[in-house]
Amino acid sequence: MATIKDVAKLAGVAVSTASYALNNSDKVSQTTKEKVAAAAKSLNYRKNGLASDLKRTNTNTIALILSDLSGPYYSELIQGVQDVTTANGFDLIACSSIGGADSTAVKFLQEKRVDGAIILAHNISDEVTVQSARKGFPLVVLDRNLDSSFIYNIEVDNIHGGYLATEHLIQHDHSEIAYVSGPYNSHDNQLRFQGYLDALKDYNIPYKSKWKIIGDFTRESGYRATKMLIAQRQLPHAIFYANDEMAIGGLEALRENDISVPNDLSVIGFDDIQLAEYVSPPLSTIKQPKYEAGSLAVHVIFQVLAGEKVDHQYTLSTELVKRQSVMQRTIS
Amino acid sequence: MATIKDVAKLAGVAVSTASYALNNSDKVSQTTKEKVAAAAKSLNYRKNGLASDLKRTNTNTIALILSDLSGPYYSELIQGVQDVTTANGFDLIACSSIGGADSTAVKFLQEKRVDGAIILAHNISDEVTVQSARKGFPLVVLDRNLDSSFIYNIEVDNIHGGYLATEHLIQHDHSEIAYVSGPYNSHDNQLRFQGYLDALKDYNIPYKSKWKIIGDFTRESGYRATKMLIAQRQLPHAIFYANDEMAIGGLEALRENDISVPNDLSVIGFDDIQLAEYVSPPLSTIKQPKYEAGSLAVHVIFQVLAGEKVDHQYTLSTELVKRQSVMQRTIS
DNA sequence: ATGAAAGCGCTAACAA
DNA sequence: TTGTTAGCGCTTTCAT
Repeated sequence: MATIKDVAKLAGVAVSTASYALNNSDKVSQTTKEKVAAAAKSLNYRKNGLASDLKRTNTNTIALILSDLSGPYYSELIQGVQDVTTANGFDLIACSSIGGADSTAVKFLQEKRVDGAIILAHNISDEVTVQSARKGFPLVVLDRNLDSSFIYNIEVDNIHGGYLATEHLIQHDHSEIAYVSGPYNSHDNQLRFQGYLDALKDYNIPYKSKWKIIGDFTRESGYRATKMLIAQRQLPHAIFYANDEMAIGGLEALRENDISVPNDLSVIGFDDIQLAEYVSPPLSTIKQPKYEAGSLAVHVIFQVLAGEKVDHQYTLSTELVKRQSVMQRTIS
Repeated sequence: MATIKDVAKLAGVAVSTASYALNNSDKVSQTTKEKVAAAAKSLNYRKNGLASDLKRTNTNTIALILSDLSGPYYSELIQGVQDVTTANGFDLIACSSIGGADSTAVKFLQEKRVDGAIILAHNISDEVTVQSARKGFPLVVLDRNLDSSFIYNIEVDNIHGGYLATEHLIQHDHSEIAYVSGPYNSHDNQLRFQGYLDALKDYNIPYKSKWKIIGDFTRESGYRATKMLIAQRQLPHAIFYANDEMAIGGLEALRENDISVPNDLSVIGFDDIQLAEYVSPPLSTIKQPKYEAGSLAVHVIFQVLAGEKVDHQYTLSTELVKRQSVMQRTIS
């Protein structure tokens, strides 16, 4: 593989001249540039990006860490990240955190391969996250709340969202409201549950632990949780699923048991994933400002990189999306 | 930022020893390892991955080039890629090709930042692709067919898929079958169209150019193309959309015009994206073996990297998925 | 078991 | 405008 040295030799110039020429510096004459370009071409020269990044000590790229590259990721969020990144002339790479400690994600987090990173991956531990952030390497986390010098938190107002969802159900005269929870270690889930509790309290509805079923944010777990609920002697008036995926699984379970949504039972989800409007019935849910979250994340990174002082905490608001899975309860 | 030199100095050993210790080589005594580890920890040392990759002249990572990170990418395909990559102890990064010649993708393709790449991005030109592939840097393309020493082609049998879709429609007594095409420069689209033509011919149905409408694989374009079709004086019996996204856009246009699918008109798509089974009516379509395509792609790369001689051409078969958007035509 | 030193491919300060 | 050279941070050969 040809190096810049070979190119310089063939062109009959010094390496530095070749470097300048290749980088189109104006220190070098047009004719030399052409000579170098010709030599590079004939050798099929490709610069080694690692070497130049090493020399320059920065990479101009930021990483987006996802727990699963193939996952149902919020495409709007990625869009936001991507737009701002490219607008700033930076590169963006996405890497997966599956594999835990020796995942690609951790490698990128710890080995100075990028200038900053955005984390949306529950399977990266808080510990790894905290110890990866360092001066000159800002980290934005979108799925947790960490207090550390080089970590910036962007959250969606999950409490308010949970409140909104629950209140919406209550306003349709539902009082026995089940909560199908995400995994215990999910920060988002805890906050959504908190919102649920708050709404119940504000409307003087007692919380009953029998209405709390644990899921893990997967469709399958929503299905199972719902089956469990059905197996109990009494059905709730409505179910609030901590995310849409679980709600979709739940819808399937309800259908299998001939429980009509929203006639027999109302359902609400959280996230407003793309599928939500296509399931039957179209799912009412809580929408998050995903594009904004993504673009804000990168924005924060650039500010930090530019040496500006920025807040460590941001909260974006949620919004109720009314579709057809919630209906007024007819007292029978 | 602490370097290995600092660590060595603090630990009171030579750089080489520090390196060995950090890499857990057995050339170094346990006590030294501990000393070094302690020094590294106290300095919050992070190795510079670029430097070690540079030295080693390989990166152990492969890139997946997508035209849009946020796109509705075949998650199964990515899954296949990911599984095989991690199983081989390599890292996988995804990068976007938006931005054309100075996109992240091109940077990774040309600057030896990865050991191999898989391309599924129509906006990377054939030219860039061909000139990026080189000895020691195999490229697998999933969306075109290129004849070059270091390029490997994996294709789905689009012709057969197009044939299957069209034949399915014909077998339900549809003879006026519209084809909503993808963009002209799409290789996949051309082949699907070829299959359409072949089926028409085999069943002695004349091809009418008025039934060919151009789209660009987006939902929006499917919507527009369908509106155009509706605006023509006569409706076809069925529409074959070159991909599911366009079919979904089409379904919306038909619904708005009170044209019932499949009663008034049958619809079939191509891809079998996740949404397909959720739209109304559930979309009949052609399924591609995406996971297999992804895993095969990486597999080929590893074989080439290992110096084995491998085929340059692979074709995977497609399959008809019958759902509810195609119905027997009642001759009126 | 440990250290000295060369060098991966590039950039940039400095000299000419 | 061009050339010489140091060095980015690391790995690894060779000597000790």
